[in-house]
Amino acid sequence: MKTTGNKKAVEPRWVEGDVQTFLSLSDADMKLIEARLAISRLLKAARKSQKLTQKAVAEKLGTSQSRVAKIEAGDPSVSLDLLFRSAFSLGLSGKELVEAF
Amino acid sequence: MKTTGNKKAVEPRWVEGDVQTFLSLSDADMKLIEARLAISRLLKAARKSQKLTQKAVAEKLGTSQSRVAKIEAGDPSVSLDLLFRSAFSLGLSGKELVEAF
DNA sequence: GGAAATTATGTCAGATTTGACATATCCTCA
DNA sequence: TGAGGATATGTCAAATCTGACATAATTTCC
Repeated sequence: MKTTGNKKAVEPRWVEGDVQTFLSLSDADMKLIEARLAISRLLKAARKSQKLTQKAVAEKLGTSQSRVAKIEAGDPSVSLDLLFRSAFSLGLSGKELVEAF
Repeated sequence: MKTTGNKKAVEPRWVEGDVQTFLSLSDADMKLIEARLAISRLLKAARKSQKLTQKAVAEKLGTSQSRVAKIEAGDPSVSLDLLFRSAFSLGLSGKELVEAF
């Protein structure tokens, strides 16, 4: 896929990092965003594997179904703190969370 | 260590979990608090091993020296988000962090 | 199909976290 | 001993995050 006969590679219409640049995010910021998304995916998977509804998780966690939905959606209004509390209240261990990084 | 001749074990003057109970913290809350402390220790160690001052770290991180002090002190006014951003900006990986749990 | 359950989205007031600043305390090295 | 750098503590207004609620969209069964 890489080596067609072309001398010059096609101009990329945009390059990786554009969003980061556009929003002027540091590498640390980017990593944090990725971590959040990874964790939210982990949480959704964990909930499903335990056959719980978002409502049930919300109760464990002391919050509302809608917030759990936002947690799983990677909504920016959800902090890492809340993500980790969710993870712990779902019984995830540090080891399992490492997967997200 | 378990089986001395005593019929009855000494009354513990307080049992583990008292603080938790007193403040009515969930297990998830406790784990989060422990995680925070673990990370703050890690951060302090990382900074020192890189021979940086709090001021220098503050600049990397886009904040003030005083907040870095609070980060390292495990001050409750510091969120997990900030702890992770600090860690990343010091070059620590997510894995290293989560393994500290 | 359609009712019921589940999940998603939007909004908001109150709570928490933020960087910044002032200032206090602790080091350390001459 | 003390001057200067490093670290700690307190405070505040602005920014962000929170749970709760309403309601929309989607999925699941019959």
